[in-house]
Amino acid sequence: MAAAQASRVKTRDRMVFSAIELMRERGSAGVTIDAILTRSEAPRGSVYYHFPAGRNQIIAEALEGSSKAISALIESAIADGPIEGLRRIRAFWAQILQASDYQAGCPVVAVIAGGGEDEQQHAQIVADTFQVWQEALLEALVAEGVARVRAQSLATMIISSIEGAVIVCRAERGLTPLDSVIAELEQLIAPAIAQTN
Amino acid sequence: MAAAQASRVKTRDRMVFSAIELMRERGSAGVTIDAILTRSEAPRGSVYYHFPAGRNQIIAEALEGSSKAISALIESAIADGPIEGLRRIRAFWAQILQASDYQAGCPVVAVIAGGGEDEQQHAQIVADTFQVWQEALLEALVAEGVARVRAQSLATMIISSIEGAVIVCRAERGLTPLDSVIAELEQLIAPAIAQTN
DNA sequence: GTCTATACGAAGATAGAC
DNA sequence: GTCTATCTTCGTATAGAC
Repeated sequence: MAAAQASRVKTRDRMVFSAIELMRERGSAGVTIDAILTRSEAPRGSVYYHFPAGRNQIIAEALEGSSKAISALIESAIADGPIEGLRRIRAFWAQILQASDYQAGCPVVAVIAGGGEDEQQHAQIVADTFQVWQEALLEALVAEGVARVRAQSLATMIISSIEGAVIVCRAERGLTPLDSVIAELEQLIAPAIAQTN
Repeated sequence: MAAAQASRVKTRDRMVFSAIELMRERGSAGVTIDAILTRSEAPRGSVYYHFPAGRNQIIAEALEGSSKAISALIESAIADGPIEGLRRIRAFWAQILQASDYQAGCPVVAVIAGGGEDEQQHAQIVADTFQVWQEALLEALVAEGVARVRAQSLATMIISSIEGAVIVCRAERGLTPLDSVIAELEQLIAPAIAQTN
């Protein structure tokens, strides 16, 4: 993990990146300043220099960063249609789960489920993020001829089931739940597309 | 919330119950002894009297308690078949989400997503819990004539998508995601049953 | 069964030197 | 840009009285 961060990367960026990793692994409550410093090998003095608003600012930037990164992944994944997109999204999560030995999940989910102060503080970012993801999937489905109302419902199903599967995968320490969900999603989406073509 | 706990209920039980509520709302990291005492209106001196192993023991009991409670709900809900079961499960989550103003989620998910110490310590309980839930759904589907392999996959899909939907509902502060997921699940399950009857 | 006092460590944040 | 105190608050846990 830490090795993935070349030392030439700026301290500030390394800190945000570490915060994202910690969020995935320990939930937002586990993102302490000390942990960020240890992992990013950043100097203590950098904290309030780079992030005047302290921990809260780091959490916000980590959340926004991962939100955008995953949005980009989804956009890119569905470029060749929703079914192909599912496979690419599966590969993305499978990689994260395996590489972390099933310790890491979705940072956005971590903020909601982690609850507490952080959830309140950053509720808007989280809400917007899910909206963006669903919107992207919705358009991909509409492009395949699925009626807008159904596409909306399907997009929600895709996001919810995959996020849920990532959690169950962590618990069971295996990829089977994710694979089952992807397979079932294909069962659901294929006829919805075929119906209209 | 606190009003739901009649004062005649034993201190020990009130404490565990409060721990479950806190887990739902703030994640496992948010379940501090102080918070439990405040919410349960239990005396400080009761902590290590009732729970010699301290916080860790309270977390474990809260987790086991909610695990069993939700297992019981699932068992009861699917008694009249999986489709009717889905509606009952929907009602259960809708109630929790609305009553808490979308602050509360699934305590079991909270432990995984919350990560950190608690996740490691109680990983086994969490893993077993999902197994039990899936097993119950699996049998309900098999009883309707669904092939075992498919039923397994469907059961995983049901658990994952509902757990995911609860998270998205919290983020969006509305029940729409849950309703969409239930509707899509019916689309998925109905043909699987019909196919074999 | 319950209360007070206290020890101890972790975490966020600020001030001032280099 | 970074470092070293230092302050404060909070959280867990223990000891001993009632």
